[in-house]
Amino acid sequence: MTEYYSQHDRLFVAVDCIIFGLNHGDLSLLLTKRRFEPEKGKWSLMGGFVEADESVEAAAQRVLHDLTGLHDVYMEQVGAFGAVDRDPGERVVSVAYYALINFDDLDREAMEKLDARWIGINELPPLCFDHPEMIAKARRALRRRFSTEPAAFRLLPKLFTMSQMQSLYETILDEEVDKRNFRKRVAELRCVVPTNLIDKRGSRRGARLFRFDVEEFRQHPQFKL
Amino acid sequence: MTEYYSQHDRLFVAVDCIIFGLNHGDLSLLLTKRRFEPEKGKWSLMGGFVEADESVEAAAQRVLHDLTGLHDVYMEQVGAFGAVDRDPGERVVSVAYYALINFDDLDREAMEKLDARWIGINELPPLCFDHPEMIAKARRALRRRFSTEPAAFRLLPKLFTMSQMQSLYETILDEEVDKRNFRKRVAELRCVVPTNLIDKRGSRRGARLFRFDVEEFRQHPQFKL
DNA sequence: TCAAAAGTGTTCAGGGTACACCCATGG
DNA sequence: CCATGGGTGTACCCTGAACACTTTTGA
Repeated sequence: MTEYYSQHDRLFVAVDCIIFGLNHGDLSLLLTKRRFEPEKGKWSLMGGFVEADESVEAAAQRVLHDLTGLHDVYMEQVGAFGAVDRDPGERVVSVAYYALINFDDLDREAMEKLDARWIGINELPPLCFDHPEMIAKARRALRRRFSTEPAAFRLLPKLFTMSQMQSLYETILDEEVDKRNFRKRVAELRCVVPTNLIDKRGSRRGARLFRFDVEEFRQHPQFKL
Repeated sequence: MTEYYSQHDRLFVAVDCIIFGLNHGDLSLLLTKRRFEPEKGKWSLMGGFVEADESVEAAAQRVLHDLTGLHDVYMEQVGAFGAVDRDPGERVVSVAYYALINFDDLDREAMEKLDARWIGINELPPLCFDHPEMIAKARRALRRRFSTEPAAFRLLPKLFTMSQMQSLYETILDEEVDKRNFRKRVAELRCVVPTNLIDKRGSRRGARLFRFDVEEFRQHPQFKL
C-alpha cells in the first residue's frame, strides 16, 4: 500500500458498546469488570479495538457478538470520544454505540464467561474512563429515537403488556406518563396489535398481550409517542 | 509509556469539517480542492489528521483555524465514519464536525491560500470519499439544532432582517414557512430584539434590523421555532 | 372480601395553521 | 405611478393534557 499519509500519527481506535436490555422489566445495561490494566477490576462498558481490516461498525458488532452470541443486532452510533487522556494507559480514540437487545435471546454462557452482569440503569456503579459520559449521551440519543421510531420492540419480549411498554417509555423518557393517554396513542398505531392472549403473571386479573407487527409498520410507517 | 494494547492495530484518525456560512444570504459550505493524492483535484471538505498529543475536538478546531483564521468556533460532532475503504489510499477513520461561522469575520487570505470556496448547499459538486454522506448527516443534525436552540445567530450577521432569518430557516428545514406565523413566533423570543436601524439594501422600503441578545437568552433560555 | 393491577372516555384550553391586504419608497 | 419587498391580525381546528372510577380474580 502506498504511504500517502505516513508523516502523521496512528492511534488506537476502539469501540464501546452501551448494551440496553430489559432485565425482568427494568431497563438495564450489560456491564463487565475489566480483565486487564489499566483500571483492571473496575466496571466498564464492553469494548474492543478496531483492527485494520474491519470497519468501526463491524468491530462494534463483533464485540457485541462475543458477549451476547447475537448477530445483526440493532445499533446506533453515539459518537466518537477523543480526549487525549481518556484512557490513562494509552492514546485511544473510542467510538461508542448503543445496542438494543432482547433479554431472552442472549447467550448466558458467553455472558458469564466474560463476567458480565445486567445492572439497572438507575443503579450504575462507578465506571472507568469516560464511560459515564458515553452512557449519558446514549440515553439522550435513545430518548430521541423512542419518540419518533418503533424501537421499544427491540427491547420488549415478542408478547408484551401495555403496562410493560408504558413502564419502558417512562424509564427512557424519565418522566411519568398518563395511562389513558398512553394507551390512546398506542391504540392509533396500526403496528401494535392486540392478541387474544392474557398474561396472568403480573396480576390476578391478567393483562392483554400485544405484539409488534413489522409488516404492518412497513406499510404504514407513521409512529409518534 | 507502557504498551498495554500493543497487539492491536493503530489507524490514522482524521477530522473533516462541514463549514456552514451565509454567502450573500445563501447557506453555503466552505470547500477546497484536494491538494494531494488520492483524489487530488477533487472537491473535498476541509480535513486533517489527529495527532497523538491532541484531542479529536482540538484537531477539528485546528483544521478550522488554519482555513478561516477563527478561534473558538461553534462546532458539533456529526459522527465517526469508519468504513475500511472509505479512503482508497489508506485506512483512515474520520470524525466529522460541522461548524457555524460568521461569513464576515473569516480570513480571506488563509482561505484563498488553500483554494477554498463557498458553494451553495444546493449546488454541491461531486465530492471525494464519503463526504456527501457526512454532509447529509450534518444537515440532519443542524435541523434538530435549529429548532431547539438559537444557532441561527452564529450564521447571521450581527444585525439581520426578519426576511434573512426566515430564509435561513427555510433552507435549513427545507420547507417553506408562513411569514406571519414565523414573525409571530420570533416576536415571542425575548432574545431577538428589534433595533431602530433600517436596512435599505434589500428593498425600496427598507427592513427593520434585529439583533440577538446573548445576555437576555442566558436569563430566559426558552427557545422554539 | 379485599388487595392489586387492568382497563376505559370526556372535557377543555392553548397552540399551530391557514389565510390577504396595505405600506413605504426608489426609480 | 408602479414594482418590489416589508409588514400586520384573526378565526378555526385539532392535538395534547388533565382527570376517576369500574373490573377481574387469586389468595
